Amino acid sequence: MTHILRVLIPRPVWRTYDYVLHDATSNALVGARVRVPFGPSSVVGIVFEVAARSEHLGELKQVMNVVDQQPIVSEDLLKLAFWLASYYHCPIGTVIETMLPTDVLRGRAINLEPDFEWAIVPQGEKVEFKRATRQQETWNLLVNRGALTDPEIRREGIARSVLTAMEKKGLLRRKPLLPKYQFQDRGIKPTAEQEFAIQSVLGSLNQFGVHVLDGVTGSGKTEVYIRVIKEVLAKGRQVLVLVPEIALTPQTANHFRERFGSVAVLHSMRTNLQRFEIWSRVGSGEHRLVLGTRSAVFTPFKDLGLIVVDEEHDSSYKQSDSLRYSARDAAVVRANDLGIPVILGSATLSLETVENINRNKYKAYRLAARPGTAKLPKFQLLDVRGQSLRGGMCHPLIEIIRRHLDGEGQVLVLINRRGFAVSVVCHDCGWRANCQDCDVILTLHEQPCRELRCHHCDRRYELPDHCPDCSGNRLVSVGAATQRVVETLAEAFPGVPIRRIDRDVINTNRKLEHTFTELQLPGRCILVGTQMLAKGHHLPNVTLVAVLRADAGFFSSDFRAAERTAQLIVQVAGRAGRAEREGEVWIQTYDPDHPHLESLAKSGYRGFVETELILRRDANFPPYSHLALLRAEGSNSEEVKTFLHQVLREVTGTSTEKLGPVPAYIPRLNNRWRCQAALVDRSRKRLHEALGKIAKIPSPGSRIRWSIDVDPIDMS
DNA sequence: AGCACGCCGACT
DNA sequence: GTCGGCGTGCTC
Repeated sequence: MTHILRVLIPRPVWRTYDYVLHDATSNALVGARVRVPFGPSSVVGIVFEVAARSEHLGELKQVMNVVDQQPIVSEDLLKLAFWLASYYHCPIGTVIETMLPTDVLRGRAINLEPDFEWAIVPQGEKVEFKRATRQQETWNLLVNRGALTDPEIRREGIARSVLTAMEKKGLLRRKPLLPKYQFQDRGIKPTAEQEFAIQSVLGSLNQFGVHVLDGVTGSGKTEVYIRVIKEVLAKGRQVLVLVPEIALTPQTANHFRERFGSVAVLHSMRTNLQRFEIWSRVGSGEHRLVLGTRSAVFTPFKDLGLIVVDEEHDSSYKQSDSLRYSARDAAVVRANDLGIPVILGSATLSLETVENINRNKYKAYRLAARPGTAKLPKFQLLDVRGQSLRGGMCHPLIEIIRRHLDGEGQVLVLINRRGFAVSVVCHDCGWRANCQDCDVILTLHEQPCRELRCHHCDRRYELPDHCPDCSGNRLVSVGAATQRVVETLAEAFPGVPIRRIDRDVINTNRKLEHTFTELQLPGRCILVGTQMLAKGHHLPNVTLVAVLRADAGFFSSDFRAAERTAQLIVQVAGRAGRAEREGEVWIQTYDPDHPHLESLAKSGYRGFVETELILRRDANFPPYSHLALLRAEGSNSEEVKTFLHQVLREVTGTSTEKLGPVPAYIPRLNNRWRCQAALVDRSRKRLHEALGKIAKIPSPGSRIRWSIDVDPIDMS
């Protein structure tokens, strides 16, 4: 039988390609890999359709070989690929490249065999090994331990061949080692609120639905996930749990392992081979509980029954290059296609999700704080107008810190700027230290050495002793960053241990873990850090959270900046306090009357959301409209702008609003000029029609690069 | 992405 | 007069 195969090619191409395959016997070709000639070379592609004839006018080339005897990509994933390509206006080939692990694209053979456990077959008399010393060693080990699993055997450095030889002799017996998923309830009894959410999701396990858990840190969202997961696993189905990049610490994985006995972790830090292994074993159905970051949403499942997206508001779910997809949105689309529920959880829901709840598209369950855990901390504003700041902090704040330290509380200072000072200026002429390659001010660092650094391209400069413009010698640093805050607090509170958490000192997950573990112990301590603070776990001894430079986050040109800043503050505040010691949150600001800050102080994140939604509605911004950002960069700023003008000119005969082009927030980065424009429309359909007109405009040579970002999360 | 085709500057 | 610069376009 001769077949025409429609093949997805993992190259930046907008189309699929047809090939002929003679003498095909297998009808399990859809979702299987094939090696096909492509241009002058060959590639491994994925069959997405088998047809009788082709639309292609020219001659078809032949499939070189069929790599898989059965599908390795499930049908729902193929559908998701086409959805991603059309929604994000990205070449389908790029989508395929993004979705599949490198080893899959290289054509590595998939081993569907699970790991085994090797056990001794009881022998009547003593076993003689003669010259087979490796077998003797293995035997001794087995006599000692009774049985060994494949992973243990690999750790011991024993070759598989030794075991199979012994199995042939009848000395060993093997049995597949499948995860058991034995649930441990650990004596935890869900509260009425949790039980309501659990039962509601369980009542609709066989249909699509988005269930939103809206609960503060410590309200027990995880317990709801776990109880629902338990039931899905009990039915023999699979579960995918997505977490933000940084949240995927060993702790998170251990938590699931403790409750279920086993969890497969898909981590971007793993080697290609490890990812490939897990990917295959999920596809074969061996692993049924998968925990992973963004790209784990592309794992093929045999029988997926539930998707959980934890911290759904987190920006790491959005990929910021190539295929600019949102894993949260892809999860919803996938769940819809499979007819299964998805659970979104967060203490600080994204405005998109809130709006979907308001429109009754998503179902929400509110979880209040549970007895025995933290009360909601109070947000209070600290007006710093007219006050002198010392190390970025006003005197009243220092006194508040003193009060908490005197009460043996721990203090957390959030300042979203690493380094020593925000910038260096000349006191005489106003000159500012700027990066030579980027249009940004340089940050002064004192540690590990005194230097100026560009936080965007990481270029470093010596601190000049004189102003390069007026030769004056009064260069002053302005605006405190983490290092100076630490220095100031060390002077104010001698003897109190101070820890700093920012990218400069914490470069591994282990260091972050270590610092947070240290802080679990009671005792006076100050923790100064950037947004990294939001990612740690609960700090029961913290009674005070101080937020510095909050204004910088709220008043930015990026319409999402306020949302991000509020989420950051609330997340950090959520780390603090416990029942017997209510936490306080103080936000230093020059603008205490600003509606964002006022509402945050008055009614927390919920109040902020209400205020912000009104602003978004008035400005016709998402979630009340749909937005796509067009970014372009090149070595000549005029050329870049002209190019974007040309692109926008192609969008005609539509009510879709065109914004820009304007210089980007940082107009020059790495010596490349950046411009952006936007398309906005209340109708998603019209926006996509407009994007369709421009998506395939090629970059004009290598001098200008441009891209479309649908539903952008950062506008810089 | 590769890789070839194609039209303008410095060389045997 | 050519060799080759990388700008442009195609890959079933």
